[in-house]
Amino acid sequence: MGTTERRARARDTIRTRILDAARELFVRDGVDAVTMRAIAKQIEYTPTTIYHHFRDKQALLEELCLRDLSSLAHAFQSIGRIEDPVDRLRRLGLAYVDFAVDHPAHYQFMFMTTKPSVSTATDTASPEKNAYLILLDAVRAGIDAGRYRPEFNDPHQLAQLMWGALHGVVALQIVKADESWIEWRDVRETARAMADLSIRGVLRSEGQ
Amino acid sequence: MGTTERRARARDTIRTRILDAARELFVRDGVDAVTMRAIAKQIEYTPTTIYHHFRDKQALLEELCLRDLSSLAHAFQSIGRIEDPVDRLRRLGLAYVDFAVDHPAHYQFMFMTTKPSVSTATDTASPEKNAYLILLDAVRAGIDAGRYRPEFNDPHQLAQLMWGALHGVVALQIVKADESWIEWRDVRETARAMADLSIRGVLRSEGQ
DNA sequence: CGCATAACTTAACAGCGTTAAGTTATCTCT
DNA sequence: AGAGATAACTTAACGCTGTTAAGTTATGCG
Repeated sequence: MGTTERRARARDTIRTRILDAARELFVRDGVDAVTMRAIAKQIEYTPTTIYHHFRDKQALLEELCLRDLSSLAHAFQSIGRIEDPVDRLRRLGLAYVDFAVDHPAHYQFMFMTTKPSVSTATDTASPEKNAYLILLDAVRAGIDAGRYRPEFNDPHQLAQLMWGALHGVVALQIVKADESWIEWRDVRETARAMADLSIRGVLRSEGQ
Repeated sequence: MGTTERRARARDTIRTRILDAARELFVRDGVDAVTMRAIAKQIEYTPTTIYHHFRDKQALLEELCLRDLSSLAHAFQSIGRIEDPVDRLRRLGLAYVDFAVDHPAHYQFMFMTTKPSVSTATDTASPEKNAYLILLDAVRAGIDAGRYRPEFNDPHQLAQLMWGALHGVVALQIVKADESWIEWRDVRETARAMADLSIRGVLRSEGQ
């Protein structure tokens, strides 16, 4: 009578505490600073405890990112409803960059490191996949509306082009920001310029 | 005499053997498979020996990449002499992509991982820096020749845009190639499309 | 009250990069 | 030729990592 519920609630609490501790290390000191022992120390448990709540470190960080990805997911959901497919594409790109700049550690873990193995499992609805599908939809709508040059008729290639263009700007920044021999320009500005120029590059010329 | 020379030669030999062993692990099993112990085992020495020839693992891998970077450096040198600045820029991009696709482990180590700390040292002539300067030159020449839209008048930003665009395509591929829910297109083709579209995106319209 | 089960800890394993100290061989110099 | 320096290499360890088997403690239930 309610005791199992309370237990479940307690379980959720400690789960959340673990995630919060991990997040703090994650965003403060970067992805490499997140060690099982450091998390454990912060919440005053032994490292082993964490393994009673998460399969392993990878699973922990994946769930952490999954939760924090909701901001991006929401943005994508609402932007995905914009009528004009080209404007929609552009706005998706800008939201993507915003997420990367605001959550560099999350971004690095999700988009710049190789996952240990493809989880064979057919987990159909990861937010990553979902975001890609929203991007794909926008691209496809633009193609169908005849907005792009005829050589860009493959939605997947075009989606990967747009994704790649913006990923490149933010990824380079995250990794090479403190190499002072590069006169870095503001990431957001560069990314905006990238969004504009890459869309213009695929757009059918204005004079039809 | 000449014994010191012979010594130096022997020293170079073992150095090279270490680098070769590291390279084999590097390209065969990826950057994470390169451990000091694995290298040592392969050349039948103790791990400690490696430390008599290289300051640490980072230095070893840096020298390895530096040596193997010569192919890219040569390509950049000769392409850098192409007269037409826009064509030059395009060809630089394609050579860059070729290197990344042919040496993914090298690329990953050099452009997708954070170096432990900026080496404060003013080592003026790293090939990376040199390649960036060649890129910068090409971009600047194009700007000076009035080939690009007036809003792209900052050589650094434009260079970072071009670099980022191509980096994004290859980096995404390296990290996410085996995520099967993405219908990946051929990297080289996508990269070529990227080079074309991004150049078109910054080019002054044809009709002046 | 007795027992199952969940929560948590202790102690360890195997692997990593790295280093202090010790050994062995080689070359140099008187 | 013998003494001593020096370079090359090894042994053994330190501290760190992720992870796990086994043991302990507390909690809820019949």
